[in-house]
Parts: sequence; C-alpha cells; structure tokens
Amino acid sequence: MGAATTRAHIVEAADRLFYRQGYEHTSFAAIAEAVHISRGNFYYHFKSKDDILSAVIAARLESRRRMLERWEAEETDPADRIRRFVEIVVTNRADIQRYGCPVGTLTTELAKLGHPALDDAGGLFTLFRAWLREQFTQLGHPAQADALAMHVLAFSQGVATLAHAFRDEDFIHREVQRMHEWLSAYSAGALSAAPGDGAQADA
Amino acid sequence: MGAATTRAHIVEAADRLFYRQGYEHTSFAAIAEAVHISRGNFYYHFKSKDDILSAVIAARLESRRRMLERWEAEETDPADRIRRFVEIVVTNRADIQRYGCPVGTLTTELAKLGHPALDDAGGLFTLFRAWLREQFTQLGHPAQADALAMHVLAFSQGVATLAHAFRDEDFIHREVQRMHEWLSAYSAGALSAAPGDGAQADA
DNA sequence: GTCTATACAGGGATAGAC
DNA sequence: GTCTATCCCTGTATAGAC
Repeated sequence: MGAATTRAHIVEAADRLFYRQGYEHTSFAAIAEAVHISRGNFYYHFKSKDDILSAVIAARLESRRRMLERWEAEETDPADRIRRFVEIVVTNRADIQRYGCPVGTLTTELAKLGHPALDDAGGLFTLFRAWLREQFTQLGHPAQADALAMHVLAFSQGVATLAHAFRDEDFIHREVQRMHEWLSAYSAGALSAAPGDGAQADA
Repeated sequence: MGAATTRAHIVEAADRLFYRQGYEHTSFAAIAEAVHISRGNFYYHFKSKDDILSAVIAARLESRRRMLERWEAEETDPADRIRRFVEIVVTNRADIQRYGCPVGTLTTELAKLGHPALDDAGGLFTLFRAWLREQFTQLGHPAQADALAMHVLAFSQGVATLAHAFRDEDFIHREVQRMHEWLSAYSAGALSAAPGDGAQADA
C-alpha cells in the first residue's frame, strides 16, 4: 500500500470518527483499527493528532466546495440552488439524526477545547455563508443577502441540532417545508409581484 | 465548610466548566482548582465524574423549571411567555457568543460520547418543548402546538450555534426581530383577524 | 513504509492519615 | 470532611528494528 493511499485512508477514517465520536474522544487506537495499521505508523504520515485534524478539515472544505460547484452547474436558478442547500438536512437525515451536523458539531467542539484549528473549521461555515449570499444577491437582494444567508444557515443548524436530540424525522420534513414556503417569497416570481423588497415577504 | 455547601460549590463549578470547556475536556484538577479543594476529596461527595454530571444536569433542570415558573407568574399572556423564551438568546448573548447554548452543546457532546446521561440531558429540551407546547395550546393552536414549539426551539438552537461560530451580535438581534414578527401572526390579535389557522401566517 | 517496544503525561479513582 | 500519596489506565508521541 503506497504512502499516498494510506494517508488518504487515515484522513477518511479520521473524518468519519471525528464526526461520529468527536475529535477529542477519538483516539489513535480507534483510527488505527479502522485503517488496519499500527499506532506507531501514524507518525510517518502525520506529525501529530492536530495535524490529522487539519487534513480532515481541508478535506471537508474541498468536498463541500466541489458540492457547491456541482450545484451551480446543475441549477441555473439561484432559488433552486438555495433549495438544494435547504434539502441537505433531508438528504443527510440519517446521519444528522445520529450524529448532528458535521460542521456545527465540529466547530462547537473545537471552540470548547480552545483548539487552534477552530478558525479553519469556521471556514466551512464561511464557505456556505458566502455561497448563499451570492445566490441571494443574484436573486436581487444584494442589501439583505448576507442576513438572508445567515438565516438559512441558522435554519440548517437549528434543524440539525433538534433532529439529533430528538431523532425526529417528521420534524425535519416539516421545517424544510416551512423553509421552502418562506423562500418562495424571495424567488423571482414572487419578487416581481411584490411592491417592496423583503420586509413584506418576511411577515 | 459543611458538606452540603461544598457539594453545592462543586456542582456550581462543574456546571460552569462543563459549559465552557465541555464535559470530557474538564478534569477533576480543573474543578478542584475552582472550588479550592483537593482532588481526592471529591470522592467524599461524589462517587465518580459521571455522578457529578448527573448532579449538574439535575441542577440545570431545576434552574430552568424555576425560570419557566417565574415567567408564567410574571406574564399572563401565553404570547408574552413565548416572547420571553425567544428573548433568551438576547439576554444571554454574551455567554452564547462565547460558549454556545448550554442545553444544545451538552446534548450534542454526550451523544457523541455515547454517554448514558444523554437521556437526562435531553430532558432539558423536553422541558422547554412541553412548556412551549402548552403556551401555543393556550394561544388556540392545540393541533400544531408541538410543531410550533419545535420550530421555536430550532430557532434558538440555530441562532445560538451561529452566534457562537461567528461571534455576531447583530445577527442575534435580527433573528429575534424576525421571530417576533413571525410570532405576531400567532398571537390572539392576529388570530381573530386571520381566516385560517397557521398555513397563512407562515407565508 | 510499516512494525514493536517504550517513554511520558494526564486523568480518574482508591487508601489511609489527620 | 479534608488532606496526601499512590495506583492504574489511557492516550500521545518517540526510538529503532525490519
């Protein structure tokens, strides 16, 4: 097994374990077992546990970037792109109910640990925020775009946290439905019919 | 110093540290330093770290129960009681920006640890959920009361998570304002004017 | 590149003196 | 009730053989 693939396997296994068990709670022994290598061999590929975390965060960032690029290619209407984002909690409902949101839970944990990689992990939130902001701007709401982006992010975090706590799948579907209705007020069709920009669409 | 007060001091310090640093990350040494007792002396008051956690959860439950009872006494209108709940994220904005929501972050951590006290911690969510459900029922929405309660909980979790991640106070105020506007559709005044029950109030 | 053996630190828990 | 001393386990990290 080459070094490159072993390294990739470690990152992959660590990613999954950090998500499911948390970063601090995941030991080298657990990762080693998953990858089928010895503990000592880690240090040929990474110099520390923090180093693995950095690689995991970088991998997640890259993965999410590719996902957003795919959405942009597949959906031409910014409103449809935002709907895609909202649907994440449905698409990933099984994992979310079991482990919560990979972005939110990691950020929260690193913040409590006072871990230096917190800012890097926060980049995941920033990535989604900027992307959503861009979509709302294209929809014709440049002045409120960032606030709207944050609102959609808050939706996803709120749904993920409670779906995780209560293991409630119906709740996810209800909140997504509600979000889609809220979004329809900001889509192109409703916009042309509305006299104002957003204050009214919100009420 | 009597046993009762020492025990209370331990619970108090552990509560604060579990909130700020997380449960697993908080060592006996850290609690001992905060309470100014020796490590060994813990085991006169508690038989294990899990035992301290149980006491902390029980204390939080009792604290929140008293808070809700106070709100019920101070506000006669159920709509005002719900508004009180929504305002939590403003009232506690400093701590929330630094440490997140005490209920959500603890529940998420215990879930990742596979900790047996997870269900007890979930009782905090259940407490708020049942209380909010009761207020919405009194407002005249018995059929949707639970879904509305969950929606308000999701709001608070979403806001807390993002306010924590971005340390953004303006965001908190915007989302609270948005929530108050949404709630106004469910208050007694708007209800009598609306033909339907809730589908419309959401749009 | 991968292994075994091991050093070293930290954390939970116990024993027993005072 | 509180202390000190200590045990034991787990976890990260290193050394060095293969």
